[in-house]
Amino acid sequence: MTNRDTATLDDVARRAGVHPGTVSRVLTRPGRVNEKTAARVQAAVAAVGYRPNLAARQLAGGKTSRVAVIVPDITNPYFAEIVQEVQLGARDRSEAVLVADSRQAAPDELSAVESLSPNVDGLIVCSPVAALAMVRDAADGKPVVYVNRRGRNVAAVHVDQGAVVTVAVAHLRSLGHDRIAIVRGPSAFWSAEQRSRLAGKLGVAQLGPVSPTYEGGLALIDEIVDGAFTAVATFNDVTAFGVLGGATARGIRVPDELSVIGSDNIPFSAMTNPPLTTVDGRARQVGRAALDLLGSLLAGDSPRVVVVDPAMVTRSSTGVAS
Amino acid sequence: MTNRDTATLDDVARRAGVHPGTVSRVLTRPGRVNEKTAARVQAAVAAVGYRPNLAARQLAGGKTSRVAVIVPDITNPYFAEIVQEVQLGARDRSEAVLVADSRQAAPDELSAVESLSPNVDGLIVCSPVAALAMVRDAADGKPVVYVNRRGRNVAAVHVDQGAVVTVAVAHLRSLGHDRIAIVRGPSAFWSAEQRSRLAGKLGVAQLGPVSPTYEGGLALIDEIVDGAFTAVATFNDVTAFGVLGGATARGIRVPDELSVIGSDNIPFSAMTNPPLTTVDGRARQVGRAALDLLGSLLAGDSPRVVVVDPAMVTRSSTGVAS
DNA sequence: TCCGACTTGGCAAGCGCTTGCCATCCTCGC
DNA sequence: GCGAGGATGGCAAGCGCTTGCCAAGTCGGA
Repeated sequence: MTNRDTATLDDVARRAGVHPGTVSRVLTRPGRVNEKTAARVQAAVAAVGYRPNLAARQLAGGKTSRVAVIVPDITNPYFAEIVQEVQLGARDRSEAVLVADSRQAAPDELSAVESLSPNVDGLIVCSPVAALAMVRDAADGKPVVYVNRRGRNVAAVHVDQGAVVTVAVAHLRSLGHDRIAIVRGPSAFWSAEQRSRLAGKLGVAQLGPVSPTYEGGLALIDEIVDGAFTAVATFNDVTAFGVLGGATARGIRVPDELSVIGSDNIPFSAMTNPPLTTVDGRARQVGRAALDLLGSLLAGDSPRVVVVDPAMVTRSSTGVAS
Repeated sequence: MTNRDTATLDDVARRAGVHPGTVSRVLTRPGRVNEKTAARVQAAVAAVGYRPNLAARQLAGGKTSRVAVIVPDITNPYFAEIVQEVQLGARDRSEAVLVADSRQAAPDELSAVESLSPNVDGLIVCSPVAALAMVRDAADGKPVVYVNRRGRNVAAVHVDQGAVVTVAVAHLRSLGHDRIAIVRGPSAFWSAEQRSRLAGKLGVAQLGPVSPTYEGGLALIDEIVDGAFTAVATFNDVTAFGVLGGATARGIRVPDELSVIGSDNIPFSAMTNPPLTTVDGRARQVGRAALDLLGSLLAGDSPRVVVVDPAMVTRSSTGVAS
C-alpha cells in the first residue's frame, strides 16, 4: 500500500559502477562527464527505472521542476486555454504546473504568489491587479512573467491592446458604422486602461466601466439604446454575450440593428446565436510565449516583453450599419 | 536577486531555546509537546516569520502538502469549476494544487498520474478513460479519488447519472413530449454508459454516440429531424449548443419545434439564445466533495463513494410539445 | 621524454526537516 | 514516602540529491 521502493541515485551508481555524484552529473550537466561513462550510466538509469526525487533535488540544488500559474478566473476559457497551453509546454520540459485562482482579488493574488513561490522555479501571473512591486516582493526572487500587463523592467507577454481597439473599430467603420461605442473594463485592469486610452485617441465613445461579466453586458443595453449606438465593442466575449442577451430581451436584432464585437475569441463565442464576431486574444500563443519567456528568464536572460497581435474573427454579430 | 534568506527550524529553535526536533513536533504533532513550550515555540515561529520548507519536509517525512487534479479538458468550464473549487478548498488546508490536462487520452492520463504522483499526497482524477487498475498502478500507492467514474473498492464522487436521465426525461414528458431522444456520449466514458443503460430502461430512443463537442451536436440535427423527435437531451451543454446551432441553421425553432436539454449547467448555458435548459452537474459540489474525500483517505479512512444529485435547471430551450 | 593543462570522476558536506529512541522529570496511587 | 508509568524534550540518523574541491589520468607540444 505504501510506495513501491523507488530506485535512487545510489542504485544507479552501483549498477553502473560509478559514484553517485557522477550519476548526478550525467543527469544534470550534459558534457561534464565522459561520453562512454555517461552512456553506461544512462543504461543503468533505464535498467532500474530511475526517477529523480524532486524533493531531494530541490533541497540540495534549489531546482523544483515546477512552475506556477496564477489566473484571475480559471473558469474563463481564455485563461483556461492559457493554463492548458502552459501545461502542455511544461510537460515537454517535464515540469509540473501549479495553478492558483486569485478570483481577481489583489490579496489572494499576492498570497498565492507568496505561498507558491518557494516551491516553483518561476511564476506566470495573468492579468494581475496587485501592484507589480508587491508581486515581485511576494515572489521572493523567483522570476515572474506577467501576462496581459506590463511594467518597467519586468518580463511580460501581452496582446497589443491598442490593436484590439484599432482592429475592432476599423472593422466596424468598414461596415459603415459611425455611432460606435467601446465598453470599458474594470480600471484595475491594465488592458482596460490601455484600450480606453486608445479609444480616446480614436475619438470613439466609451461605455462603462462595467464588470467583465454577462451581467455587466446585460446592464449595458440601456446605455447603448440611449446613446443610439449602432455598434459596440465589448471588453471581452462574456460581456458581449450579455449585450447579446440584453438585445434579445429588448427585441433588438443583432446584427441588423446592432453590431457587437467581443474580445478573446473563447470557443463559446462561435456557439452563440448569432455567432459572435470577436477579436482573438491568442490565448494559446500567449500561454506558450509566457512559458518560453519564463524559460529564458530561468536561463539567465534579462526580462523581455513580447507583444502578440490580436486578430479579427468575423462572424455574424456584426453587419453593415442600418 | 536570489532568495531572501529564509528562517529555518534551527532559527526558531534557537530563538525559543529548544531543540529543533521539538519545534518540528510543535508544528506537526499537536499535543505531543507541553502547552507552554508550544506557545513559546509558536511565538518564535511568528517572530522570525518561519515558513516550513516543503521540500525538506517531503524528503524527511513524505508529506508534500500538494494534491494533483487531472482533468480531461480544463477548457471545459465544468472541469474548470471543479478545479477552482478544489483549489479553494486546498488553500484552506494550505495545500497547493497541481493540474494536468489529459486531453481525454488514456496515455496522457496515465503519464500525468505517474509523473505527478510522487510529488503529491493524493490525486483527484476526473472522468478517467484509462482502466482504473492502470491508474491505480500509475499512482504508485498514493490515494486517488475518481470523479464521475466509479469502480470496485475505489473512492469516488460522481453525479447520479441515472437521475440525470430520469430528471431530463421527466421534464420533457411533463411538457407533453413523447418523441424524446437522448444523445449518447463516447462509450469510453463511464457516465455515458450509465446514462445509456438507463435510457434503455426508460425506453427512450438514443442517438449517437457522438463526440461531446459543438460539432458533435451540430451533426446530430439530421438524425433528429429524420427521427421526428420533438425533444432531445444531450450528453453535455456544449453538445446542446451544437444542437441549438444546427437547429438555427435549419430554421428549426427552439423550443417551439424542438426542445433541447443540456447537461452540466456550465455558466455559458445561461447565455445562449435561447438560454439552455439543462441538468446541473454540480461541479462545485463535486469538486469540494472530491477534496474532502481525498482528505479522509489521507486520514486513513477506507474508500467511499459519494453520489451527488443532479438538478433540473429550467430555462428557455424546452417548451410544450407541439 | 617531460611538463603543464585539461578531463574525468570520487569524495563528502550539507540542503531543512521528521522521527525513533532515550533520559529526565513529574504525577499518582498505594 | 516510594515506585511505576506517563509526559516531555533532547539527540542524531537519515531522506536523496547537488556540487565544490581535489586527485588521478590523459594528451600534446617542445
